[in-house]
Amino acid sequence: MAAIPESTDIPEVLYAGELEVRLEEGLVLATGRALTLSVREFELLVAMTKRLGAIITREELYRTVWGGDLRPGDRSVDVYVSKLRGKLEAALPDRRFIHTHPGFGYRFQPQPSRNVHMEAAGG
Amino acid sequence: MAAIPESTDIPEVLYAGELEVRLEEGLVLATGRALTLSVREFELLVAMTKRLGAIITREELYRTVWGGDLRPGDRSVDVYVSKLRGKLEAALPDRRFIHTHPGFGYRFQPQPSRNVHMEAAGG
DNA sequence: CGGGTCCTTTACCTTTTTTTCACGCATAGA
DNA sequence: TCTATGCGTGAAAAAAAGGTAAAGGACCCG
Repeated sequence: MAAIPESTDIPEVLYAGELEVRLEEGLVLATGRALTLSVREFELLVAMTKRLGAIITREELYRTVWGGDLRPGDRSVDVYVSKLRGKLEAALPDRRFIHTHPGFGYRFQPQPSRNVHMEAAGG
Repeated sequence: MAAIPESTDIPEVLYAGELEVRLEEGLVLATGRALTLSVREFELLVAMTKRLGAIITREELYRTVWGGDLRPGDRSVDVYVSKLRGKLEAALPDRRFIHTHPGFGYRFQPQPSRNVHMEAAGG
């Protein structure tokens, strides 16, 4: 999906926790403060924010953000997830947004970083 | 005019008690909260959830999840049942899901764990 | 040009998962 | 009680998956 038509059904702004993602402008605000994201970083964030709470495979993220099929061994998604995490964490240290589900993909969901996940196998 | 049928008779989501199993995503929600399951754990849960209430032999579980035949002495199924139990119990302490039928196999069925018959007489 | 940013790819390291093994408990029968 | 069988599960070992620094190239702009 490249062009967003004039349809009013499509939101111009997405929200996730303290994040505000302005699609038209390519702008992300964290608690009102602007983040400086590259194009890839921004589109990756958008792709994930649009599917908040769902696990998204690397294949799907690659198709959405890069276009074409993810080739075996291509770590682009991982690298950009890492970059994005870094910037989100710098902006909002107490939140975790991107959760890894090994073997499946990533899940985007704002969540306090303390109080983390339900640890399963008792330490 | 969607030529692609959105609805098939294959369900995308299974439910069992407070569990929601999203097959496409590899995601399991327990009372809305996401569980972090490994691939094996997830597939084992799916295999059992699909046959809710039935006793499933280790042989069948192995064939379904691992593929190939269960070799004598292979305890993989038991080990992963144990892991899965641990995570389900961590998420939903008041429920029991996986029931052992010695000599036969396992049965998956949500059930309150309180209400058990007297287990230890006299404590 | 020279410097800066962005993107891709690679390499190395850490974390997590999967497999395998072993011990202990429980049950049933001799 | 002794023994065989079945099962739960912690832990070691092996394998797979993921995190991320950094190198190299393309591009842009002054």
